[in-house]
Amino acid sequence: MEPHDALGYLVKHAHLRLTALTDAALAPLGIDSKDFGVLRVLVGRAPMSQQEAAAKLGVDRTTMVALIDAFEARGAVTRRPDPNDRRRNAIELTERGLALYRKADAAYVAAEGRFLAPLDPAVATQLRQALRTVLAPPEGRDRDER
Amino acid sequence: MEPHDALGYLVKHAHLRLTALTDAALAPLGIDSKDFGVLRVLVGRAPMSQQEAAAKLGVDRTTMVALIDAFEARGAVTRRPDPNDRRRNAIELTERGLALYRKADAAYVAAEGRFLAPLDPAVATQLRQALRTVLAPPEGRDRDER
DNA sequence: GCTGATAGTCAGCAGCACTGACAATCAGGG
DNA sequence: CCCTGATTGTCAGTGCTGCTGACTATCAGC
Repeated sequence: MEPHDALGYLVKHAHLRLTALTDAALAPLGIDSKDFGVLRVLVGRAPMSQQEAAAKLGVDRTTMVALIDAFEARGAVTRRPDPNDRRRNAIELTERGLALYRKADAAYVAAEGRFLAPLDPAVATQLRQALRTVLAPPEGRDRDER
Repeated sequence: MEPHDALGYLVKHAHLRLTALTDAALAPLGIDSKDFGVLRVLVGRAPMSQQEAAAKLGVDRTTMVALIDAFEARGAVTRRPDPNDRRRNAIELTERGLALYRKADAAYVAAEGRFLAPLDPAVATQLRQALRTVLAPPEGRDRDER
């Protein structure tokens, strides 16, 4: 633990801790951190297929089904056959979904703030940027190119 | 990405990625990253109970049983009843376990290096330190900020 | 010597995301 | 057109993980 203090341990527990904080913050809204991720990829974008959304989140397309099911059931997203390609569902945020996102985002940002509280703001920014850099090479092609 | 680029996404995928790298690096030795964590808490320490080791790793005591089982089966750790408290098992690394740790540590450090490759060394150090800082409060202090 | 708490063990369960299979649809070539 | 192959969404089943609950053995206090 002394010499190089395994990064694996640090990252794992950072993830556990941050997930616990954000889940707790989002629970009153009836969503968890995975759901929030879905809202984030949908907000402010043109309707997209479930598979596109899944790819942006880094989850399997079969996993996306239940996530969208839940949001559709509460009227937060609409699921329509894409007129140009009827294999696809065009997924879009509703007004209600947008309102949910706004509340969720506020709760999420607050939770993130609590997580980062021990850090100097400049250091927190560096942390975020470092993680972005580390993750950039592998999935550098995740910009929409379709 | 979007407005503030959710830290939850970054940390989750950093964890996934680092785990994949380290698991691949450790696989030839017949262990994975969780096993390596066990070796790390045992190395260079006095014998400890399974529960102590579990606490240091942040896992459940029932989870530790199978981990120790595997190491004991390959002669990497010894499991003896603690003479002072025979409810406890005194867990200790054997010579073979120490040799395994040395090889595993080399492989782990290399994998960590690949993970951090896109970062400037100084930034990598800051990243590690920032994570340590963020995780420090829960261990050291009591949780009274509410 | 009782009584209650603690360590290790084990069986079973719950959550989670994935695999594999399926129907519907698209695209392209005979 | 029709046929073939690929793609999308769906769903049941699977494998992995880590936990809960119960049980035994042991300790500590009265």
